[in-house]
Amino acid sequence: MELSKLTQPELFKDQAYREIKKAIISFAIEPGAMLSERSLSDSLGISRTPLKLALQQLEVEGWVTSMPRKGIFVKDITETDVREVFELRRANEVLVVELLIPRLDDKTLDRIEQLSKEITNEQHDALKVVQLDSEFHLYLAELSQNRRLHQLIENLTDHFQWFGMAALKAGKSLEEINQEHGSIILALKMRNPAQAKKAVLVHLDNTYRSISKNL
Amino acid sequence: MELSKLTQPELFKDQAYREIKKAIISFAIEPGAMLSERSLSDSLGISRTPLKLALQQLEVEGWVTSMPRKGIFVKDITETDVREVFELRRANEVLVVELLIPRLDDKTLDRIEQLSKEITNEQHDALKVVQLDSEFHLYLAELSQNRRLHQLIENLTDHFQWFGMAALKAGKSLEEINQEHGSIILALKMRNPAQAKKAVLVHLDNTYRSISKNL
DNA sequence: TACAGTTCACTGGTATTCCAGATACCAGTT
DNA sequence: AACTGGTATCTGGAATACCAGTGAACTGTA
Repeated sequence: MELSKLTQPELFKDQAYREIKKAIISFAIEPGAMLSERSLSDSLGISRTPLKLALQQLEVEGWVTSMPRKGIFVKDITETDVREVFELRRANEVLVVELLIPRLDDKTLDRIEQLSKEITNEQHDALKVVQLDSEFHLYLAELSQNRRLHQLIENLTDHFQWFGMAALKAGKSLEEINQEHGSIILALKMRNPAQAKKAVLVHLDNTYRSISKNL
Repeated sequence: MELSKLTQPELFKDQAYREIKKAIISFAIEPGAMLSERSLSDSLGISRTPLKLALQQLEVEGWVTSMPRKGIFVKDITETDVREVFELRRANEVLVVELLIPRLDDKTLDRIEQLSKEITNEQHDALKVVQLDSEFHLYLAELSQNRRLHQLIENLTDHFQWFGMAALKAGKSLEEINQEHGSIILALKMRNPAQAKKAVLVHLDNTYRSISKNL
């Protein structure tokens, strides 16, 4: 049996999706910028067909808007967007910890704590902290055993990461978030749903305040 | 100024998206069925290019799964799917009423009540009731002033409608939901968030029980 | 009969081509 | 100077052509 039969090569549309999204989040492409299908397909070295599929997904997920026969534009970051994503994250991260706690064992708890410590170590690099914070929340979402919820949280944290980058670019730095992760972990250890929810909300509210203050 | 400049014709990909989704929800295409791009594009009278975009969106939204070079398959309805969608709906419909109540005026309240009454009138037609129930919840979501939440709720209610159809096909009828809508409306009238949340949860839990019992 | 190998029709993935809407520019007119 | 109409050149939308992976059906053999 050949290895090539098992390891499917990544589709062009998926490569393009990842690369473009990365470019948007990292501000390599700026909000409001126009994306020309032809020049994009040239620079990615693929044809327009798989590129269109990537752009379609990015549009459904809220990264770009398509204006037929006019162009495809990276979304602007508006106050409304930040609020909407924040409201959704609030509700759904609470759901994550609700679903999470009954299924929590000591081993995964250790892993959670480890992730949190990695963030503490990187405390001087704001960009890195933002990325690791996303990973932290994404890992919790994984543990919820709800694929759709996981996918939703991924989209929301990616957007938050984007907003956070914008805030960083605006010059100011985000507040520390480590002790907030600490209180989430503490509540998880005690298997206390109410306390865990509250800790998550405090954390998200502070992140929201920090981001919207700096925009 | 020409009229044709104002009224943009609907894109083929959007037409295809709507039609295919409708066919899936109505069980014109059965769960697990394979969708061939070529025969689908033939029967829709369009080429594969816009069809692929429609299928891409349907995949992102969880209606079909694509297996490269093997085929595109309508998702099966599994217990896990029903649970996942239900968990998400619970959390996010609660969010809807939270956001809704502060913005509620008497006029929209009347409209809500009217929608509920329409359902009462159709009580004998289970299929119609399921559809109108979706509209009811979708209208509430609209009032949340959160586009992303609205879009999410639309996807979730559409899935629930699909699951409900499956339950109806399984022979049994859904329980009555009118008095449950009534208690939601009552709580909205009193501008009582806690009571409204509770009423929404009771309603969703009953719907979930009714669906999963009949599958 | 059972099985290994081949063939072939079918799949989606990708590239290419053609088309029409949108827009900026420019020349001619008033 | 301001407007009008034409045109060149962008844009994405859509159709088509071509390719490679897949798997079932067929076939010749042990």
